[in-house]
Amino acid sequence: MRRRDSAATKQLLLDAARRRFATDGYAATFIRDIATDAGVNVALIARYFGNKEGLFRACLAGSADELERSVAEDVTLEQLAAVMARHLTDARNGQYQTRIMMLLRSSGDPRAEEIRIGTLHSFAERLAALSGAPVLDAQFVLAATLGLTILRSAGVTPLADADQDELTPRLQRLITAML
Amino acid sequence: MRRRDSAATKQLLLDAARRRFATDGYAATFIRDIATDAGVNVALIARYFGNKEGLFRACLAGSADELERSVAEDVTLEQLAAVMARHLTDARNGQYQTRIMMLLRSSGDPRAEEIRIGTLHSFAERLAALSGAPVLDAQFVLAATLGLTILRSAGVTPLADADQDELTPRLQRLITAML
DNA sequence: CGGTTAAGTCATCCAGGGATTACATCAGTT
DNA sequence: AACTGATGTAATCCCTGGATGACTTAACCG
Repeated sequence: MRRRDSAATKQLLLDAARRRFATDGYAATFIRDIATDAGVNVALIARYFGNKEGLFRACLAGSADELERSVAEDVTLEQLAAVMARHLTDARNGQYQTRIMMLLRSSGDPRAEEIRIGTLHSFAERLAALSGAPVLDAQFVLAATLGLTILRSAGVTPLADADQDELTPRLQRLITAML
Repeated sequence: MRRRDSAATKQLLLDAARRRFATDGYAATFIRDIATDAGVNVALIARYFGNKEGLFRACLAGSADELERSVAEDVTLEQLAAVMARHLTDARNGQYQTRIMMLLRSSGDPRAEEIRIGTLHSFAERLAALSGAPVLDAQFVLAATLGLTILRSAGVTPLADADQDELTPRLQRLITAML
């Protein structure tokens, strides 16, 4: 039997689930696969998260928190392009891309939907506050970020192969124009 | 029994399917719902499109064609912002938004994936050709478009409520900065 | 140690939904 | 009118995958 450590097990499940949900979407990911990825028994999903939906919500909430924190570490408008480029290209298993993709995945559950939309909102507001620009303008920058993440994760070249040095100046141009 | 007109029936199925696929994604849409929406018997999906996957491919291919044509009608770089804003706000049942969302939906089928990626590529290349800018730059504009469509279809305000007059100048700024 | 509880496992159930098939009906042909 | 092929309908199959609950084992504590 497995070594017993509920906290670690939960984390394994969350990590595996996020990867699956982010890449395949809610309906197309199966809890058995998540459990297998995590090296854990399926029934533990029920124990720790109630059901598939609960696991999804937990993943989403975690992703939302983490992303919000990543902008909360007071970034200046000048650094913004570089920070965004770093997150887009972040190599460590694409943590940020996974988190962002989670924000774009819907499970149909209203509670999860609230988190999604709320987080997207709050992001744009943060950008707006940072720059003094209207929220609508900030949402253009947010839109671009989401689109870039999607295109990269879809493997659309040359974007998918672009590194930080190529992305930063372009993001800079975008931000300067919009904010 | 229904009036017999295979072409019309196919079209009804395609329209209904595209709406469902675009809003719910591949795995979360059920062919029974599509058939009900179309006012058609489920088994006709098998008859006309082989299976669910075939129906999806047909929807995707149609959407891709239509979108490519919509840019092929030689738009000038000056008109681009206005055209994009028109498509984003297009009222007639959100045809364009539906088409664009189809491009972002994956069924897991490699053949469909090829169409998706190919279309995304070709779009960026067209933009690049139109402006003389590098493809990478054009992909930023494409990314923004995709992101805007997603945020609007998710109902993220104020973007979701913005009209053509608000979108056009902002798109203009974006395009000028990137292309 | 033995008991208690939390952590993990196993077997099974059951609904949902994609696919298939046999059948019915219509339209055009001779 | 009977024949034929295309179109539409109804019923059913059957597998997948989420959920459940009884059981087993590990850890901790007196």
